[in-house]
Amino acid sequence: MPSTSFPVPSKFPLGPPAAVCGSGETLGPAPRAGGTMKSAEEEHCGYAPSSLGPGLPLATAHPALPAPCHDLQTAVPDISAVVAASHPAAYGAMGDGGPAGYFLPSSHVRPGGAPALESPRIEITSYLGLPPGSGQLLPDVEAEGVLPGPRRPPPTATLSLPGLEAYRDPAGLSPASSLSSRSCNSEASSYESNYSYPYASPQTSPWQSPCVSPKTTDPEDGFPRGLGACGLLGSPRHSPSASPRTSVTEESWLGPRGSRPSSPCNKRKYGLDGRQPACSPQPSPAPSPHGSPRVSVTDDTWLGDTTQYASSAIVAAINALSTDGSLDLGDGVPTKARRTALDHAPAGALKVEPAGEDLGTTPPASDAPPEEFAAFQHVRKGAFCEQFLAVPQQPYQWARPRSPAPYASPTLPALDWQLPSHSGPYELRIEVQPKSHHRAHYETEGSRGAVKASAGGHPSVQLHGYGESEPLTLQLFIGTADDRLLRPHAFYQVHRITGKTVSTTSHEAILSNTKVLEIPLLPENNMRAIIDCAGVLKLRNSDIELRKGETDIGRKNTRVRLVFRVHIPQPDGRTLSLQVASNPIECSQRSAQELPLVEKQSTASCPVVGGKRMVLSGHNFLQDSKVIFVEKAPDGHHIWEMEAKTDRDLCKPNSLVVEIPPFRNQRITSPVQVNFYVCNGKRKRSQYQHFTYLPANVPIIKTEPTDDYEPALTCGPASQGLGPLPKPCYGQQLAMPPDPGACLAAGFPPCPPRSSVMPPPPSASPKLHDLSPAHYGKGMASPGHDPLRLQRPAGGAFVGQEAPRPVGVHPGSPQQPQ
DNA sequence: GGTCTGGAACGATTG
DNA sequence: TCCAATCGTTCCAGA
Repeated sequence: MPSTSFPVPSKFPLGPPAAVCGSGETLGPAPRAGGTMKSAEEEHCGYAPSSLGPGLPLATAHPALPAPCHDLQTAVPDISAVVAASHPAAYGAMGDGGPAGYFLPSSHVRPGGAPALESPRIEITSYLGLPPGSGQLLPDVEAEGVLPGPRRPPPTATLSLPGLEAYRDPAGLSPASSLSSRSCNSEASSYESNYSYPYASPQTSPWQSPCVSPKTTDPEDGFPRGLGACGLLGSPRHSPSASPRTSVTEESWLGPRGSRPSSPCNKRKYGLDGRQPACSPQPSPAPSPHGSPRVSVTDDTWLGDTTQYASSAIVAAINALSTDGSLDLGDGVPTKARRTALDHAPAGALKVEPAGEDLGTTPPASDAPPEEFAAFQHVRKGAFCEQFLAVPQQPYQWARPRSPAPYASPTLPALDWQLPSHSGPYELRIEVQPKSHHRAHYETEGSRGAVKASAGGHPSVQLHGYGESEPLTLQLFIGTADDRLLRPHAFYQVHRITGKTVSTTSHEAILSNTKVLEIPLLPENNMRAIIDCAGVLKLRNSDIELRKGETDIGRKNTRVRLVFRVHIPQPDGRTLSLQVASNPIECSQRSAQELPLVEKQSTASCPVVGGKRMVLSGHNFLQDSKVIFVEKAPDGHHIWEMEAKTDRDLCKPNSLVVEIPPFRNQRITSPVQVNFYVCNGKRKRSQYQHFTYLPANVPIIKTEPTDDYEPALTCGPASQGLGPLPKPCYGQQLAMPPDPGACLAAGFPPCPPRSSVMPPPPSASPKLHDLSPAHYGKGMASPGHDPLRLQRPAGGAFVGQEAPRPVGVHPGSPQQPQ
């Protein structure tokens, strides 16, 4: 398709040629993952620190191991410090006072020649030690061969695995699909998951306390949530050597699939909270409705155990390693999945894509911070053993010219990195938000068209503040819309729409198993793009849940966000990456028709006395709809619930008028954040909405809640992702302040969202707490600097990547409050 | 004829 | 174990 030929900035700074992790050492006959892996895994599970000594040089551990992985998983405090000191400019975060935002280094060389970070992860990445003879590497190598010299990573560095570009995991047939195993990978499956854990201080940061914490010898302790509780030990996966595929393969993979796919091979028990009973360390008194197992992790998070995260990540990586990357795509692949995989160009065919597009194909320089993270992500996603089955990708489109896609650089931030929407003069803004509902289509269905805007037409995105003549590329992918940090959605992929009605050129790419639409941002169009070429594809839950390392469950996990990114080359050679996410979009036919949805609320705060009227705008409101105000304890338990009076006479399908109930405590001295949701009946509840009760003696100057208590409100349009008014509790989005000055951690995890789920103590200011100078170090301490710059914890770790996730996670899912 | 849509059937899961 | 509610996925039909 011609779509692939849109202008691409020739000068786009890709950063240095993807350097091979480990100082360019060839992957060569790296230690066979198999044996090593198992060992590592066992050690990990057993928390045997011996082999994971922080002092083990990455390169030494495994030549092919991307240093990045270490950084990410670095749980060792001192390592964090090293990172900070070693990559001052890498993220444009420190000292240069340059524009804030996520900057890619122009060079991967560490100032001062600081050695690559060392970390236990080495074991994990050793996965790169794919079978020396594995043909999996060939595709990439070949592809790399055609890459432009400068950007062409050393062949040895290119590690492409079959299906890497695919969405599905052919190898994911592991019983891993079982809850237990999945849980184990929960965090691991997505390192970002690690961020979803609340942490009170750098000291408690999971990253600083390597899950690998030798001190934690008890699996239960180490993996309270997923690993231990979920039966890591009992999971087939626990023993890499044991082929987990057996059951899966026979049952659902190889077995003929009926027209109606059965659920994951292993009957998964979903709780209302989407949690697996067996895996739940401790039944939460307050059922958490989220449909994501990862959420369950948060439950533990509440418990304050953070060491598990890093460990989980490692475990995940190990799991990834345990996955036989050499698996034949056609083996053990669900009928449907296999079909799609085979129908389309094999991995090799996709290699025509710039190597950079696949963060995992090209091991980044061991000393490049950004890449390290990317690499880590890669690991976490199981990129090294890509077990994703190919999804219809219109292989023919991949034949696009091998233009130097600027964003293709593996040094670009991973898709699950949290980036700011604006920095310095630049601001990426969603001018027109997509409709709150968009029925996604299955592979078995025809396209259901492009996502549309509420008022008709299509969403549009514009990059403000860019005055260069070079066009840029806007990336679009489907992200999550739950309380956790934004990341690519496991069950949805963006679908490129073509046809007469589509005016916007686009082209597909795969980044870390996530399909990304690349759309040109042209100066002649004021750097504005009409997104009329993006549809949403729903992947079968059974397929994705079987994916190795996948911890999320698809059931009731039907909300997504359109995530846009743009990478702006800077004069100094670095790249500024901005990201903005749309409002949540409900993609389920049923949910869209039945679940009440609150899009706007006329007010977000009110004195404790209540009595004030609030108008809710949204969908599916009924006369019988109830509006329940809830105050949650830090552990997620509801400590107060009150049904608000609704004016049935004024109730309309799209609007609801309620009278704010008085707060339980009329003597509060500081704002208290609570939540409310609309309930149409059992299991038919809207997302939690933020609401703040103000002390009775506090005059209401404005309806917007204070910055400290109403992140959702503080995040104005600029923050994108949240409507003009309080939106549901979307952790990550909430973490992005609309104004640089509002939150130094703009765009980065450091700004833990005050999720309704985890309401801060009434007297405490979550924001202040989390953004304390000590916590975010320079970023916070340098008022004169651009607050948007990537911040790092005091320890020097890159907050954006290493900081634990904001608290977005909680026992209760926004989807199904209680 | 192909794409887009809305609706609903069917089977699995959940409580 | 049974049953109803719920949900995911597929299929159908009309625009």
